[in-house]
Amino acid sequence: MKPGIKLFLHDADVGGFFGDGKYQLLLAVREHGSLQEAAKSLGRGYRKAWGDIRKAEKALGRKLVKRLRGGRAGGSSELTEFGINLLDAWKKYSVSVHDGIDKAYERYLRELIEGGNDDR
Amino acid sequence: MKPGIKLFLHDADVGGFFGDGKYQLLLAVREHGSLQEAAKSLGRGYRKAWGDIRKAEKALGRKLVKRLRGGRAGGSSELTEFGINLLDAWKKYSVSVHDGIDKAYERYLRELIEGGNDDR
DNA sequence: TACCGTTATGTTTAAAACAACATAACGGTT
DNA sequence: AACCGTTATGTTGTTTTAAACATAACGGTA
Repeated sequence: MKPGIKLFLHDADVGGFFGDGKYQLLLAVREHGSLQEAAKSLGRGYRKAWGDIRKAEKALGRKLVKRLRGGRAGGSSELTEFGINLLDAWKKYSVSVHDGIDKAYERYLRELIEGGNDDR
Repeated sequence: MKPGIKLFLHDADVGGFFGDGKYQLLLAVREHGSLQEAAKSLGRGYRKAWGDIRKAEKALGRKLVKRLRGGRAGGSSELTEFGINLLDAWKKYSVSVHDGIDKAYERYLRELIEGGNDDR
């Protein structure tokens, strides 16, 4: 029994478009230098990963990844400056929020949910 | 462009089982005295509402609603003491968390996302 | 110029979440 | 005992979401 949470950036038109999933994906892109490899390393399909990033970029109005195709290696992907900054900011944001969640759970819910045994 | 969030109680087996949706539903039950009316007032189907509450009760191991059937009115539903307490606690929890979310967004994301215009 | 691995998309299938329909059980009231 | 409106479930259909499949475009390199 734990407090769960889904954090994401949200837009009225497109709905949620950036959350922990995309964060992990961008991390993997930064590490592997290609979207193909990044998706594979996370056990996701390339098609979905590509679409997700595209959607996020569209909603943000800015590029997250510089993508090149062709060349010896076939192509590559690397984060834009904005992508890198977003990664860093999201991490701080996420940690801060999760910390707040845990404290609030402790303060308002834990005793009632885990402690009490009325209406059993 | 806004920070979105989905808050819920989570169990490894059953997944998320209590969130804002169920909170609203319990509020409506308290107000109307019947699950049928509660569901209708929220524009949801009775079937789903009933299943949701059942699922939450199972995961929590405690009853949220006292349900009676038969009788002149056909039956009725009212919150248990635990249900009432959960309603109250969840509200405080939710407010606290949302407040934290907004502050964290302001601190870590707002400027980057709404202000910056690089990689446009 | 042929090759290779990656990006870029459309399409098709499968799975999961949700809504809709249908019916039985119940039990005070009349 | 018949009635009524609500609880209690099973079942079926629909919509949404994610996975899988298939293929073209690209462009350095050999």
